[in-house]
Amino acid sequence: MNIGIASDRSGLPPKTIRYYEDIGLVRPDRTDNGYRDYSVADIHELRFLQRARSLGFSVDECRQLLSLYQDRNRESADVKAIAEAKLAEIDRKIAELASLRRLLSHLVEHCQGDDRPDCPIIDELAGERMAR
Amino acid sequence: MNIGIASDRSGLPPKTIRYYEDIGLVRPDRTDNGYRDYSVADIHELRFLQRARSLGFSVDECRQLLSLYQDRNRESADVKAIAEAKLAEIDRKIAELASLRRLLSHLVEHCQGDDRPDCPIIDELAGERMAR
DNA sequence: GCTTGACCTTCCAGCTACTGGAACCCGTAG
DNA sequence: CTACGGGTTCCAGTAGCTGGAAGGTCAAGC
Repeated sequence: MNIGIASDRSGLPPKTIRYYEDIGLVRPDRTDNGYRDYSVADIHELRFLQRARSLGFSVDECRQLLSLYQDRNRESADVKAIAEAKLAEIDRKIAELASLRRLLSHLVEHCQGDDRPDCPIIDELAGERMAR
Repeated sequence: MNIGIASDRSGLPPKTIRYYEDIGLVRPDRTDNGYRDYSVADIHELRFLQRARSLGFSVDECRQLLSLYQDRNRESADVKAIAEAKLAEIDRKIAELASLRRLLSHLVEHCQGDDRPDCPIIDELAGERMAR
């Protein structure tokens, strides 16, 4: 299968698929004319990568997950550990964004948003505490 | 003031301060020996940038906010618009992470995490729907 | 046989926002 | 005089692609 088909079936752009090959994730055969030739197993791996990436795993985590995927003797505990670490990371990010959100929405609420220059958002950024 | 002092007072690493100069955000004077020489106003701008960045504004948004900060005739509506756009973006990110979290925690809950190879997380990534 | 167009190839550059490191200069204290 | 803690520039690297240029391949249509 050519890369275009692999792209259609995996949901990854051709550029990304070539990139994944560059960094050693998926290594397809080559036909005589030099075109990449994807097997059904390759497509499965590409789909696997697509799903793992969209679940927020880094490329390096995907590399680990992929090798666990290929390992018939893997221990599910290994997979679970990676997923749990990622879960904790997601929680951290959500908490950070939520606190950001609180701060920013507080500022926005107190800004008139009119044609005058007075602006509590700028004041806060400038370091002048908001009068409440 | 030398860059080290500017760094202490703004909370930004020297490297970052030089970078901000490279991209045209803060332009300090130079002393005879070629050292950067920061005025009190420069420090205020650096602090402003530090706060805006930590609130999640991109460098480009910071550039806009900074020029509004410097503009005595700004309209607070302009600032509010930028802040509201950022707020909407934060909301989008939170929603995305929350949905990711749901999916991933569902998978983690169903994984035994033992020494056997069966793993619903891998199965899901491989595209086999979870039996529930 | 020739052209057109859609495909494929490689390689180089750019994106965000820094960060690390090398090689070198400046100023002061011992 | 030398050491040391500043400062300077410039180059390269990080993550994960993405865009674009220059060129090879293949099937269809005339």
